[in-house]
Formats: sequence, structure tokens, C-alpha cells
Amino acid sequence: MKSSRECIEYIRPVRDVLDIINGKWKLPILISLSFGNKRFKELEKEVEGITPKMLSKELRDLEMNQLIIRSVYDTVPVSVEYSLSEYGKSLDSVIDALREWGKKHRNKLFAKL
Amino acid sequence: MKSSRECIEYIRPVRDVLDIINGKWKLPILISLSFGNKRFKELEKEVEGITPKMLSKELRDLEMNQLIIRSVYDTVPVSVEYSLSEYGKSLDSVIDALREWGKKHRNKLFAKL
DNA sequence: CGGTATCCCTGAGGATACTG
DNA sequence: CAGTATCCTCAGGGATACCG
Repeated sequence: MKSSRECIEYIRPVRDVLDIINGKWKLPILISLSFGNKRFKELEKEVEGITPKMLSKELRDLEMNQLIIRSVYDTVPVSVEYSLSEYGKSLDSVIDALREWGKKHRNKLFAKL
Repeated sequence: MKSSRECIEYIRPVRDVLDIINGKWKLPILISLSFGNKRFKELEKEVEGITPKMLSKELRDLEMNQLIIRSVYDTVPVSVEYSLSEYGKSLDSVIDALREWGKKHRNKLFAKL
């Protein structure tokens, strides 16, 4: 067992990440974008249950943190495309880990029934 | 680029996990316990900033989800020890991934200055 | 299409004090 | 020591409607 200080040091980076990908929507949005660039309406469908207001806000947050890129194309009507930045793509390992555990958890829950 | 249905299927397990480890405190608590069994007061110190109320609530949630074990010892005064369950330990990979990314993120922020 | 605006509510989370 | 009890704030999130 290590010292308390080491433990606190260990927690810090995780808290940093939690600050960035907090809430129920950010990771689902990032995952959706990891499947390919998406328009606003597409995201609204794939991230089930999200409202336009929340989607708009979360996209802004993610863009501010440089995880995604918002590209506006000068078509008529204007079209907007969201994509993962390289930095956002680097979250893959995190998403994979979460996903693997999530699948195990699901199996565990089913096994109980 | 895959179909929308695949994408939605892909997101589901991640949302399951998020439901379990949501909020700012659960992962820090789990990490602290990964360093060794802890008493309530010890956790209160190592999970910096948490109030006893939140700690109490989060511990209850984590216990309900079988991620931690609460052991009461019949001493005077009574002592309570929290430990990771095997199931809780299986979150290691998730925590590692988050932590690795968090460290990178920190470096990136520092590099900017 | 890609969002805003408005209103609303719950619950996460905090501060402080207290108890068996 | 291991929590409860109260009271409080505020942001996360939802519903619905609307706009350029």
C-alpha cells in the first residue's frame, strides 16, 4: 500500500479527464463521430435521446476542448459537418476500455436473470 | 463508415458504464480503494474536496452496484472498511486508460504555456 | 438544415452542524 | 469514527416552440 500522497497524485489526471468528458452525452457523441463525420441532424438521431439544445451545447464544449472540429460549408442551405480531431481520436483507447467493460457488465446483468 | 444502427449499438455499452460511474467522485473513490482498503475518514482525505455527505452517498451507490465491499468490524468504536470487490477491480483497465489520457492531456496543457 | 429561445425541474453537489 | 440532518445553490438536462 502506497502513501496517501501518491494516491492523490494518481487520482489527479483522472479528474482532469472527467472534467472534459463529463455528463451523459459527450462520450456518445465522440463515439458517433468515430464512425465518421456527421451533420447535426445525424448526430441527433444516433445519440439517442439527446435534445438539440444539449447537442448544441455539448458540441460547443467538445470543440472548445479541441476534441472535435466544426466545418461549415457554403452550400445552400449551409451545411455543417462535425469530425473528430486527432486529439479526439486519441480518446479511442479510453472508449475501447469503457466499451469492453460495458459489454462485460451487460453480460453480468443478463446472467443474473 | 458503418450504418447508423451499428453506431447506436456501439454506444450502448458505454452509456451503461457511464450510468454506473457517473459524477465527479465515483472513479476517484475507486482509484483510492485500488491503493488499498480504506476507512471512511481516509477516503475523505484522499478524495480531495468531497464532503462526508457525498462520500456516504457515493459509497452507497458503489456498494449497490457491487463495485465495493463495506465491512463492519465490531470494535469499540465500530470501524468500517471499504474495499474493492473483484468486480470493482476489473475496472482497472478503464481507470488505466483514463489515467494515461489524462496525463497526456496535462502535458499538452503545460506545453501550451 | 442547424440550430436558439424559453421555461422548467430535478438532482448533483456544497456548507455547516450535529449524533451514536 | 462513521456517518446524518438541514438547508441551499446551481447546472445538467428536458420539453416545446420557434428562427434564418
